[in-house]
Order: sequence, then structure tokens, then C-alpha cells
Amino acid sequence: MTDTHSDDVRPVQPLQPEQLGTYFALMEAVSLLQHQVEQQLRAEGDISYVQFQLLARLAHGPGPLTMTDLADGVVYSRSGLTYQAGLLEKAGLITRGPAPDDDRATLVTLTGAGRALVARVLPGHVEVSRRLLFDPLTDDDVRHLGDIMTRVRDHMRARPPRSAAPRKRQRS
Amino acid sequence: MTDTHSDDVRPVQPLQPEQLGTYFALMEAVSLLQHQVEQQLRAEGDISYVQFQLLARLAHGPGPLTMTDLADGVVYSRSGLTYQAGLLEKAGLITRGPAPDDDRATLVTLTGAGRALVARVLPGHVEVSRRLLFDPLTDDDVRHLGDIMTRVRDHMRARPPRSAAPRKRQRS
DNA sequence: TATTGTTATACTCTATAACTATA
DNA sequence: TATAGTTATAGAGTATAACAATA
Repeated sequence: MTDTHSDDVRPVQPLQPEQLGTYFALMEAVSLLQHQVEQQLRAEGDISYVQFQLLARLAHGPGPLTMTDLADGVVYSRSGLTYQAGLLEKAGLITRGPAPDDDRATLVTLTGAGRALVARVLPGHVEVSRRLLFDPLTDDDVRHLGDIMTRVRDHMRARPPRSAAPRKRQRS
Repeated sequence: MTDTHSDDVRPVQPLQPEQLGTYFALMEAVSLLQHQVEQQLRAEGDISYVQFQLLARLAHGPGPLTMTDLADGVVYSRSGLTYQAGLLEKAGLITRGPAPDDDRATLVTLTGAGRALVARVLPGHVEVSRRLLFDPLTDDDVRHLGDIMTRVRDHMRARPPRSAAPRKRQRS
């Protein structure tokens, strides 16, 4: 009954207790952090964390994004993004327009108000994360944590093909 | 001894770019992980992650918990917990009964079915976290991550008085 | 045929406030 | 008065499927 997986170099090791503890600590800490962050964003900008992510992604990048590119990793269904984009557009934070090179696509552009909102909310956002996340950490901790989570994120993003893509039955 | 740094003696430092990158990498990685984990729990046990947390907390501990203790850090409003407990009880996974030492409290007990469900779902859960979170990490990474997140979690849990306690601010 | 995006709809979940009962 | 829990209800958010238009 030894289920030795051959697709992995490691020995069987179903996950050491230490790993399970690490996993739960990670999930709980981030859950608490998320909750506080949501409070701050709602209080100071009247937006959700998802909406902040979408705006921040637009503010950080060089220009407009298509709906699909914008959704990537933030919203996990097409309709979910359309819903959020509708709210943001109604609030005057983004605009949606046609894409020159692909008539199917919609280009999402950050408005001045949208950019201003990000700028207005970011300091408090940063302050919350500093107080709750970084305060108990040394500089070395932060470096290591950044390195670890970047690797994990890239690892996860590499696995599924596309976030908003529906599961399609296609024989390769 | 939770704070390695002195209280607020730091210079202003609005948060270095490296910290901001670390923060976003953390949030995005955990968001992706959460989504995959929810899929697994829904598929194999037809429960949400919140419900899994409540069951796991009961399964891990030595006995029944009061509603408030059960909610701590998982659900952030009393009614939210009552709602989830109602679902779990209706599904036969927990029972609710009176508490001997405090007639206001409700003791939540895991049923056999509840314990069995946790046992049935845990392997797949562990497998997902192993594949998505631990695969790209070395043993040293895991150790450091566990240490970091434990410290962060304890730091955050120390701040608010009680999770399910409503914010009572007496305004005249 | 596949992909991009929207709409309609049903559903889950959360939070606020009012309420009861006990400490 | 404060705390533990429930209820009612409203609102936000998500996912599925059907749809139209374009590649």
C-alpha cells in the first residue's frame, strides 16, 4: 500500500506536521490581514479589495488592459469581472472602450478619478500592511518572505492556463 | 516578546518598494491558493473553506467549543457564525447544545459524520497545499515561512480584543 | 470553432440591528 | 450593564449558462 508517486523526486512524505502548521498559520494570518485591509479600503475609499486590485493593476501598468488581462488572477469568472467593471465604471473610476486590434475585446482605462482614488487610498493601505504584517518582521524576514511568495505565486500562475478561461473539453 | 522591534521608534519610512512587492506577492499567492483549496473542498466534501476551518478546529481540539471560541479568527460577525453553524448542523456535521457552566453559551460538538468528513477531505486538502504551496519551497523555506507567519498571526491576534465582538462605541 | 465579453439568474455569504436570555 | 447567541433582512459578490459578436 505504499503509494510512491513517481512524478515527484521527493520521498512519499504526505506533508509533515510542520508543513501543515505552516499552511494554517499562513492562511489564518492572511485572512486576518485581508479583513483589516478590507476595512481600511471600505472606510477610506468605499471600495472592496477586489476593486482595489483592479484599479491598482491599471494604475501600475503602462496603459489600458483588456477585460481578460485585467481579470487575470483577481477574478475567477468572466461575469464576475463584468460585474466589478460595471461598478467601477458607474463610479467613474474606469472607462471601457473598444480595442483597436481586436474587435471582440474591451479596453479598460483608468480615469483621473480612478488614479486619484488609488493615490488617496494607498497610504492607508500601506500603513495597515506595515502595522499588521511588517512590524513583527526583520528586514531579513521580509526579504525571505518576498522571495518565497514570489516563487510560490509564479509557480501557481504557471499551472493553470488562464484564469478566466472556462474549462473546455478539448482533446489534445 | 512578540515584537522584535521597538514599538514605533522607526523613522517614517512609508514602506519600501520591496515591502510593497512582498505584500502583493503574498496576497496574490494566497488568493490563488485559497481559490484552488475551495475547489477541492467543494468537490470532495461539498463544504466551503470557512466551514472546513470550523470543522477542523473542532476536530483538532480536545472537545466542544462555544460559538464565540469557535468563531475566533474565522468568522467576523456573530450572525455569520450562527448562519454557518446552522448549515453545518443541518448537514449533520455538528450539534449544538447548552453549556453547563454558562447558560448563555452554546457548546458546539463535532458529530461522527463531521469528524469523518474532515478525515475524508483532509488528504486532498493537504495534497493541494503541497502541490501549490510547498513544491517550489525548500525545507528551509518552509521552516522560515512557518516561523514568520506564526509570528505575524500572533501579532495580529494580539491586537483586536475579540473577533466576534461588535464594535461598541457609545455615541451620545 | 474558439474566444471575448455581457446578461440573466440563482445562490452563497456577510453584516447590521433588533431581540431574548443570562452573567 | 455587558455578554452569548439567534433572527430578520438587506446588500455584496460569485458562478453558471445562454447569448451575441468577432477571430
